[in-house]
Amino acid sequence: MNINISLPDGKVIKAQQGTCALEIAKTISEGLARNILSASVNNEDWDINRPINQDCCLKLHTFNDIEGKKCFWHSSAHLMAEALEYLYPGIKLGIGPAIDNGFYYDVDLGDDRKISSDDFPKIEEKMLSLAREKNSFNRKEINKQEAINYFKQKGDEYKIELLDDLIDGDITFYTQGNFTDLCKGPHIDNTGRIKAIKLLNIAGAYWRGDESRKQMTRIYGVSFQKQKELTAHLEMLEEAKKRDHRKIGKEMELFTFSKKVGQGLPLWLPKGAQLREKLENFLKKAQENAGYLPVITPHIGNKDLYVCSGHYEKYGEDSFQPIKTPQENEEFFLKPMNCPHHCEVYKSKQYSYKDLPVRFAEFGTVYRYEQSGELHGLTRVRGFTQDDAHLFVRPDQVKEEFINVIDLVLYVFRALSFKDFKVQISLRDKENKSKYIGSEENWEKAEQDIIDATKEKNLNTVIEYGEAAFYGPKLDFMVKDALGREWQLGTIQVDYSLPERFELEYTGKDNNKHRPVMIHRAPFGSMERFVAVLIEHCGGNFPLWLSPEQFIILPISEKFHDYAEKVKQLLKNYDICGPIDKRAETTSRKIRDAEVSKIPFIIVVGEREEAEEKITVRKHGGKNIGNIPTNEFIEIVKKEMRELINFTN
RNA sequence: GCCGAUGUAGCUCAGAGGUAGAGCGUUUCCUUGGUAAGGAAGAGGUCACGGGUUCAAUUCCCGUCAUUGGCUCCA
Repeated sequence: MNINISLPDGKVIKAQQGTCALEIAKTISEGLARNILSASVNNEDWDINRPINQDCCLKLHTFNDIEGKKCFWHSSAHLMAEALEYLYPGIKLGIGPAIDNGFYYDVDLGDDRKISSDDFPKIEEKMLSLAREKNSFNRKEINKQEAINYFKQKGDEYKIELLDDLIDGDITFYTQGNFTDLCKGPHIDNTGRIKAIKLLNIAGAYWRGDESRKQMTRIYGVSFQKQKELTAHLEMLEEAKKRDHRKIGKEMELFTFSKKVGQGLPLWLPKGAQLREKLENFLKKAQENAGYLPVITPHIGNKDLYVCSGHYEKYGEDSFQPIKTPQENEEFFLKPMNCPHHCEVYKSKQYSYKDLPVRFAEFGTVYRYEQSGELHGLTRVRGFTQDDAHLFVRPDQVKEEFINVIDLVLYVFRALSFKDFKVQISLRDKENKSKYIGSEENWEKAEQDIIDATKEKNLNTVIEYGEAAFYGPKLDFMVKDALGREWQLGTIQVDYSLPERFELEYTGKDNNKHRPVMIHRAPFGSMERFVAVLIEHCGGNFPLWLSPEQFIILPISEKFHDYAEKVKQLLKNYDICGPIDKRAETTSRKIRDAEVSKIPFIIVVGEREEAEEKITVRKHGGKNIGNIPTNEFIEIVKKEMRELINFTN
């Protein structure tokens, strides 16, 4: 009997009932048949050799697709489990999924055994030798009792616990070689596809993420079809290590931490502070143009403020403890958010519907007691500055304001060369609308407004249901950095809760009081986190307009120090700054050091330059601009700066 | 917060039960230089902190603190 198989391009293939994705791939091209790893049949994951018995939509996945990669890595996790069972008989297995960049498996080695990274080579070797056996992955539907019996006999209580949550009739085993695992699949056709393996690290992980339960050993790895791909991946990891903002921050003297000052409290060094100030001034200017009003609010607030905002109830116990005063019962808290203060700013006067939107902006420093194990460089700290603003708008203005904020965020991203990003729209959980505050009508409208705004701006969006905060839907910007890693940066959030709690009002056309909608937004997110991401994105080679120093002057010898000073002063008049390297070193040496320090322009001055009143300019990276008058250099610098920050959307 | 690893000079790191080493940087001197490391000499360390074992601990053991890989969390 024939069935119809439709492909994503609309083509329909007639095939024998019981055919499989691999067969279909063969009819399309030999190359595809060689590379196909998994498939989906009517959007259900499907092994490539699993029979297809009815009309369906078929998608074929190779390593270039997320689905293909995940399938490949998931199969690699099974392969690792097989190797581990061989090398460590009697181990118990937890879960072993594919992740964004590889796979892991959680294992319980028993009390007296340990694995360290020193053991990786022998595990990798065993995996490769098992892979070379080209064992096929065999899928088997199994009833629940049989499955439980299997793991009982094997002595693996973890799998039995997993089985508890599964419905009989929906349970499958996969077997390759001597290894059988409870698994939904899909898997690659045989282990022979796995040609290059690297185990990366090892860590403890609680069974089911519950710290009251057994801690298992989690082994992370990555695998590829070709050695070359593995090498490239490892090189990327090396590059990421080189760009680590903690390392570059130290090398370039941007920021530091001090045990004495306290964990997670960054100290911005002069160069880092210069960089950050430039970013802040840049955004301040953009916000001024977009109609924001500056406000400044204190670093602490009375307990009552946070009781009113609801933050006290939710976070009071788990955060920095209150500051007491000589007054009985008076308590202040370090501010964990700027919004309560901004609400009070709003309340300082009356608004008509014609006054809205009102936009209050502040680089507000906040303090949150993050768990000590969570602190990480500048990306996760206990004291940080948000590029915060709160927009108080009428419900009918939500969409327009979203568009305005999106424009601002796009402007920021473009100025900083973040070219690749997507936005996530977080909406209510459709099933459980009761857990959200605010009227059905407002939510409905705001959600639609956000969707429409992103459509209008032609953004690449993903919608996540159930990811909205209890107080409103939101839009998050995730940028991809130069190494392809994703970071969540800017955010725009609608809030119905705070206007309610603070009883914010404006007078409408109807002369009645109305409640404004509040929009929180931060294009950078926090200065700390943003600078960290920026450092890793550009590897410390900041865009010229942000670089703490734009040039370094290298006098050929001591005789030209005066001329160097003169050039430096001249450039300073145009806000182009940098030092003079007056060390008694050779020019080659000074060039090398300047290159290593990532300074954008190197200016060499010697006899020729002084005589002709010129400078010789070399760009970071080795490109010679040549012997030019200083004015010409100023023009070059100004032009390069303008290119990134002066444009209209 | 939990589990593992780490903590030696400003930085990157080696080292061993018997009072500490390299490279880079820094200082001084020589060299006055033309596009990715010129030469020489010197300074610099309670080996994170607190206990214990030992004739002797920076090294072994325990605790604390910090960093770090994860887990959990993230207004």
